[in-house]
Amino acid sequence: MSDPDDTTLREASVYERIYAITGQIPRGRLASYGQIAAIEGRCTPRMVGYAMAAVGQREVPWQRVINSRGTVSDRRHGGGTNRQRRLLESEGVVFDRAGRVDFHIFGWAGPDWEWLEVNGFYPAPVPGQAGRKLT
DNA sequence: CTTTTGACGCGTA
DNA sequence: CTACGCGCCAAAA
Repeated sequence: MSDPDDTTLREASVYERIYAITGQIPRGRLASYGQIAAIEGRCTPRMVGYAMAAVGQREVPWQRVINSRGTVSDRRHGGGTNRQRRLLESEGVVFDRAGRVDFHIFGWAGPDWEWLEVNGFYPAPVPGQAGRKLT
């Protein structure tokens, strides 16, 4: 039942939906795998990790997705984590001595209301900002 | 069709 | 704080 007038990403593949959401993260802000998954609505945080590992040459700001502990996740096959951290630091993200970032400062509040509505997604809570009042 | 391949999160000890 | 265990599953080959 695919409606040709449906311009949302409802019928898109899970990975494409994940990439679309990730593409909304602004420079210098961060989202967790779980946060993206919650917005996507039907996948698990782990799926988001799988999708990030498969971005390839797509123009997606994959570096802005980190784990819920606020650290850059390790790869199965060596390096890459260091490159991710450098990319983030070049966007202004600050890591503490333990290599962690503060979601209260750099956390992304999620796509704006209209984007979610137009693309057929649903709002989701933000790590470290649960109950944060919307302004 | 089957097999392989991975950048998570949370609870518990 | 660390170290497990365990559920999670779409894509590409």
